[in-house]
Amino acid sequence: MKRAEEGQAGALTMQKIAELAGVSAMTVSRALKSDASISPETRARILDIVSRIGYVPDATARMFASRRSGFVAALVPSLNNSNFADTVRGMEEAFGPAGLQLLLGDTEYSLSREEDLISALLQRRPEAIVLTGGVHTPAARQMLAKAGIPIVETWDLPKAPLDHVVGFSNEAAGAAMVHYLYERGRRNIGFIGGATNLDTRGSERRAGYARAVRELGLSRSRVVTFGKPPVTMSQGGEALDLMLKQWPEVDAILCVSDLSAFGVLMECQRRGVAVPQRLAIAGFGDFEVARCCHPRLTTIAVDCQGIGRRAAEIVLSALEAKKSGEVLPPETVVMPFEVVARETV
Amino acid sequence: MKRAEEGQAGALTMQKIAELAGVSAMTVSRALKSDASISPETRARILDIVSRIGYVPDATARMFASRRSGFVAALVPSLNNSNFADTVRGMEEAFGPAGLQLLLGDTEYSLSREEDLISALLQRRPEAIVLTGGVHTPAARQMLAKAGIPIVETWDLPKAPLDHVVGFSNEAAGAAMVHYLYERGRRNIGFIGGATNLDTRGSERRAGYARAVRELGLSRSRVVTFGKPPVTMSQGGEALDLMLKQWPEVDAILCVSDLSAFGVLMECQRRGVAVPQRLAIAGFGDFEVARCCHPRLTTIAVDCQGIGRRAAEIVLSALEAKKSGEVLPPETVVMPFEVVARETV
DNA sequence: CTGTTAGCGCATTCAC
DNA sequence: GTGAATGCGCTAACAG
Repeated sequence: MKRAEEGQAGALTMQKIAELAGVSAMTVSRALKSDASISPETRARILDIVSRIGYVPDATARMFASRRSGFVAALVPSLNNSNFADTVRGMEEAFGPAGLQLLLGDTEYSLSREEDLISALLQRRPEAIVLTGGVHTPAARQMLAKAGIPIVETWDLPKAPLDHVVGFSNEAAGAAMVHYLYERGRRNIGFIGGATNLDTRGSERRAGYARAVRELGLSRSRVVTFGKPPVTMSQGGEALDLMLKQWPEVDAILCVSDLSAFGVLMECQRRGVAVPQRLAIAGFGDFEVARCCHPRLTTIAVDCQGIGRRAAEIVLSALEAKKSGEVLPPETVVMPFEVVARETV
Repeated sequence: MKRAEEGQAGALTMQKIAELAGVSAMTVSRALKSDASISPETRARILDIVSRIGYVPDATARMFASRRSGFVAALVPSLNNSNFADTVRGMEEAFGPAGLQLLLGDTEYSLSREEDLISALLQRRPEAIVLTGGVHTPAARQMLAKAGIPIVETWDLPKAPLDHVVGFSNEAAGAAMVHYLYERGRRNIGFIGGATNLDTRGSERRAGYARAVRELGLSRSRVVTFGKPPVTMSQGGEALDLMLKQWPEVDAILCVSDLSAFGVLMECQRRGVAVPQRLAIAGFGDFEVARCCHPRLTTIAVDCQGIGRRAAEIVLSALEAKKSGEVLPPETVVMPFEVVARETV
């Protein structure tokens, strides 16, 4: 009850506030909850003391006592990517008002790092977890299954979802862009992507490219793989060099991302390759650079923030269901994507 | 119908593991700590059980009992910004191995939102807090002072630092670029920045511009403020329009960020304004787009990741000092910046 | 090396 | 509307 502490914030507890206010600690606890039954006068008096002496309640103790962490874990391949950053923002906007704190992890496009992060984050007892993509290590899948919390996989449509899904078919998106290029008269279509399969969404876009090329009866597929994700602008430029050396006849290039597409475009300008006359370029993601560059980049737009928002909404309703002992049946939300016709095709 | 009781990792406690292993809970606790004194055989036996039944220790309980949260809070103006994302990565690389989890907050360039976030994050009892910039609300300063934890302000050199600082003078950087433009023969130099003072680092760059223009005896300053931060590429293009209308004689433009500089560059290409012959363009931040665009953008480079790494190192040594009851004296690390001469000047 | 005791600061549950 | 008792899962401190 008495402690030999100095005036640090850490030394302040509800008990001290209670003593100052002449009430019990329980009453202070109620004063700090918005929906507790307490007389307005008592609450006002307590809140006044709290703000005057700068008491900050201890969330660690709260979550320990209430067995609710108030955390949601979210894993993204890269924080430094406009698309995923938008998805994170979408989640934050939905979780913040609900009093949930996002615990962010950056997998750096590595499944083993994802596994490590899942293991570390699960120790924080998140109430739900949001993942990017539908491919995970067996160990990760097992941990997630044992965790017994709502899971949302995003940015993809996994064949065997762990639980909920908010995504779209990257394969279909890749194919759609090839069809668009074909409609615009292109017949020698190439693809530029990463050199590894770490970016599973990128690999699916490439698979969609390959399928569409087959379906359309185009003579051959021209794939340049270059650089390890996250793909950079400069890598696009270098990949263009390889592409033109190997398949000089190429008249359209589909890139795994707007970033590499932009790199291709800039390299074309340096070399004097006319875009789109001699070479059409298409990207993916509708990054700001795609809307702003000259000529403007044809690309595929996805509602990144919407993915985050929908994922958060599913988490919130799953958590709501859990309160009454129910389990929300796995839900899959298919987000639309759209070919955005601009000037590079 | 699966009910809450199964599949719950939370149902497992150290006590259960202890019973299975025929030891006390304390011994299990020691087996899970790397530096505890415990016989190798006992540890091996316990770890085997732990991994077989998939027990995940409860970090919430651990931090509650040990009075160490394992959290470091970090606030950035925007996650969707390569520069700050790099700083975050620098911190993560240093904190991860030290067993510290980063709690990220996005202030969206708003001081009041920063205040809210500080208040929310302080509830999690972070062991230290890393801020961006040196301007904070009075309430925020008070909370931080009361928190009694190491504080690092980054990306700036505050006049009245709260504690530690890892930054550079944005004012000097702005001035340095004006001097560079002057050396290259430009005399009608303009500045494009945000319309608000929310981006305090941007405001300082503008102040540096104004000072340099005065020092060099240039006739007038030409400042276009446009858009609210985070500044976008497109805003750069729109600002160029305003600039050329108001001061058609302008022969060089310094932009608050590479992003707006890129927007200016692209707009020049659309209008047929020759860069750098008719108009020189300089940015700030050395974003990837600056290195990759055509012509390549002259800019100011800062070691963003290094800022994060140094901030983390200071936090780690402050925490180390705290163990022995000491307080690390406030330290200010001045990071270098560099004018990167490229093709737009 | 291992066990025992005693909480950490709060919320839950029940009294009143 | 308010208070008292109780314990969440773990670790610090000490004992053996």
